[in-house]
Amino acid sequence: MQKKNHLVPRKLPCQERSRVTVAAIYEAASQVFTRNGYSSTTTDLIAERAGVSIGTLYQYFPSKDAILVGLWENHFLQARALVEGLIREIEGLRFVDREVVARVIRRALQANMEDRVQHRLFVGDIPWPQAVIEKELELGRFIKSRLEDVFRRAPNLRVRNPRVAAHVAYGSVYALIHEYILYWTTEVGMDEFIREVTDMLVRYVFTGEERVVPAERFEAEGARA
Amino acid sequence: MQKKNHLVPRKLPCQERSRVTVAAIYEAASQVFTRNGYSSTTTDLIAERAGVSIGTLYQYFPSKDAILVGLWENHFLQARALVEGLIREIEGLRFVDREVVARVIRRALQANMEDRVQHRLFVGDIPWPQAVIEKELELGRFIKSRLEDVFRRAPNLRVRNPRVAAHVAYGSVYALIHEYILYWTTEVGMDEFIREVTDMLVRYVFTGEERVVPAERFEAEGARA
Amino acid sequence: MQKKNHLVPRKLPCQERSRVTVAAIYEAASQVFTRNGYSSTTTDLIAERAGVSIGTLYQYFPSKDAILVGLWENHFLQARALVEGLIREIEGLRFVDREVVARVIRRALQANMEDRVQHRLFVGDIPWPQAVIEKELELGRFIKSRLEDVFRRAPNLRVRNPRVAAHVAYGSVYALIHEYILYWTTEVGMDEFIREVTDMLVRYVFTGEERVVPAERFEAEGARA
Amino acid sequence: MQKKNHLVPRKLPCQERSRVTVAAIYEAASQVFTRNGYSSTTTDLIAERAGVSIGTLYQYFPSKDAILVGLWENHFLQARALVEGLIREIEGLRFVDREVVARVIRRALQANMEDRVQHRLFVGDIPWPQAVIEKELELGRFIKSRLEDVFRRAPNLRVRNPRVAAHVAYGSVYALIHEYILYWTTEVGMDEFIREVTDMLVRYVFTGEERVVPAERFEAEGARA
DNA sequence: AATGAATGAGGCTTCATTCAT
DNA sequence: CATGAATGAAGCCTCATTCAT
Repeated sequence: MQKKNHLVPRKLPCQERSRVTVAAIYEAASQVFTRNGYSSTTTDLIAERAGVSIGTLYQYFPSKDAILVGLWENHFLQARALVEGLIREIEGLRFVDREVVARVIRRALQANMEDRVQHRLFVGDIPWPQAVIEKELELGRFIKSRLEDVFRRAPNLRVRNPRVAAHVAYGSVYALIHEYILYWTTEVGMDEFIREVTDMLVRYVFTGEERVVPAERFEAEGARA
Repeated sequence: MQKKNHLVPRKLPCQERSRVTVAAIYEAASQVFTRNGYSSTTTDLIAERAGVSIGTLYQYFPSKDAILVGLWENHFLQARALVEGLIREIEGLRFVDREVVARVIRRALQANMEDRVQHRLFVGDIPWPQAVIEKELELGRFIKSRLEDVFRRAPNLRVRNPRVAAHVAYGSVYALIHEYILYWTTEVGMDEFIREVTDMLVRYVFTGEERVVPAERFEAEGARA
Repeated sequence: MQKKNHLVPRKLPCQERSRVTVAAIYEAASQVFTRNGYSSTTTDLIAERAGVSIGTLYQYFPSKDAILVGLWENHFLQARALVEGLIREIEGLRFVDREVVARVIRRALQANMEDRVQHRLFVGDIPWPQAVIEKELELGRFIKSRLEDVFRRAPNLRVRNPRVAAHVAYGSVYALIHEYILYWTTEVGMDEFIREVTDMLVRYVFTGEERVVPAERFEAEGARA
Repeated sequence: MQKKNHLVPRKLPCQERSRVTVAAIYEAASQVFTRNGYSSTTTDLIAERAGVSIGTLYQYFPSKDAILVGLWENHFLQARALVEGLIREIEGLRFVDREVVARVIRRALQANMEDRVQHRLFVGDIPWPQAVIEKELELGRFIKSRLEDVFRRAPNLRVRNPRVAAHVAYGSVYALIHEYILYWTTEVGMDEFIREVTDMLVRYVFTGEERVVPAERFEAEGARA
């Protein structure tokens, strides 16, 4: 077993100096985790890269896992913020067309490239703490359920089964973005990539008009008509 | 580095008894690797699960890595056989239509479900031996280049850039199949899943007619018309 | 083969505490190596004898071999210092007579008794790192070539072949000293031992006068005569 | 602890075939022991070299040590036979002079070269079974006591202390022979080597006449004189 | 707070030996 | 008798973590 609180950062850095230290540790950790994988990374190496002693590292993090969890927490917060921002934005629109889809994909891609550190990390054989897995799955479920809503309520889509389509749409885009960042960056231009993914997605879900009207607005406008 | 022959099986089992032993080790290894991930799996655990002593395990495998490589070799051979079979089959057809695509996806899905053991395994942060990485990438490249050929030569497709489209098409289907096997099996029926993926792919690459005529035949038939 | 730096001490102790630790490890190692031989000595045993944990041992030495090499390095340095001291001393003399020979043997004996630890150690079937072997041979060659010089240039010696005689003289004295220290200490008094070895050596190389005049001085004095 | 009879060959080979097998094992063992040292030699390797299975090896030898002991036993028997032969021969002589000494040294050298295999083996860090050590020491003591006798009873020698002189004489010759065989063979011719060693020994123990008359004869002849 | 020396459980691997065939 | 598969104790070494300074 593990002691309690083995996964949350040990103390909040309240002085300026400490905050710098913690940041350095996170930075170092994400570098070496990314380069070597989680299990091949030693805490000594992280400390060294961060320019602090191993003792100092353990003042802020109660375990190696805690560093990973902290890193992941950041990732999760950012990801959720992004998703929520995008959703809010879309809901403000009159309709969703090709351009909107392309924009969303571009935003997701950019966000993921910014902390490209996370990619190798949140994939793989690390025996994650269950709590982390739960949250990760929850994020996915959240996004997929929002997608499903859209698919279900927009009348001019041609998906057969909104739930499955949400899985498929989210799953492919998610995977393609990661693949792109990890392996294709040098071979394929970003604009080209986005255009193709957009093509795929749009052709998959849109009817010929290539435009989606969300349910509420559809009803509102339909009533008017 | 490592002594030579640290990755190839140490001795070929020549008695019947030992062939059983080796099989048991592979079976046990794929189970525990799958469940715990590579680095959290100990050789002791593999041996125990296989019902043999640790010494016996090391009579056939010179290292923990070698077991993984052996497992991977199987996977690679099967995967390549599958791909080559499918390609040969397709090349024998007069044209590729929705049904053909669906059939191919189903075959790939089934093949991957049969050794579902491989999934968690061949993804992740394991520091793979370089040779293995190369072969894995090669397999991917092989498949993608075949796809690209199809995209490039079939005139009635609407992909903008055959190379990118090959990446995108292969990448999504590959990822979706793995996601499905790992996470969605209980939620989503197989037929439904295949139908959706087929929809996505067909709408992505086909023109309205939803049928692809390979270049050679197209020319041949086109000439007749 | 082996990773680089598998033979050199891993980190230099920079606190006082750790210098003590390293010394304790060396001391313990030389005791148990001496008592049990190299291959029968476990690193656990060394650590226990040194009163430190196995982890501590490996903070300073990257491998079992490295401990041995470190021990040997000390031995080598001391031995060379001794030899060079003796040579310098002899070269300052007007001539070499029985007393000088006896004194040299006594000094060599004493030096070897001080770190008697080394005796069992630097004999035997340990598969030494090649570098170590080279240096050990080099030390021997160095001493023998100095001896050969003396034999060759001193005119009033009666050795037939200076090179062979150097081998023989050095070889016997070296072996006798080790034998004495290892096995005869309790049976044979030190003075008696030295007297006999001196007898042997002197009678072997000196003419009746039992005195050797080095070439330069001989010529110088001979010229005067 | 060890089971009883862990050191003696398990069964006497009574059939012709078995005798061949045992001989092959001894031959293989002495080769690999010599090349790699005792502790780096595995029983598997011995068996392989001998062309038999490991199971067969253990039918004739109850342990790895037992092989070594068996090998050593041969060595011991040969050595003692040699010594006794030489002694008997010397005792038949009227006196011992330079030629006799040279002849003895040559015989010892040749005998040791014949099974040069033994050299690396019977030196070193092997944790020998106590019984073996005892017998080895006994052989040395036996030879030395015979030498001491000679030194004590021959009146025309000039050794100060016969016991110490026996140690010194035997110790140097023994060591020189081994050194020669192991390291000097290519550099120094055998005849030259023998001449020098003889020089050393003769000058050490003989008076000017370079001839020793054994006590009995001395008395006998002295009485006559 | 920071440092880095110390800890020790536990992982991978070897190899002498046994035993079923 | 021969074979070689199986055994498991024990060795070397790593690395997450603690603690004295």
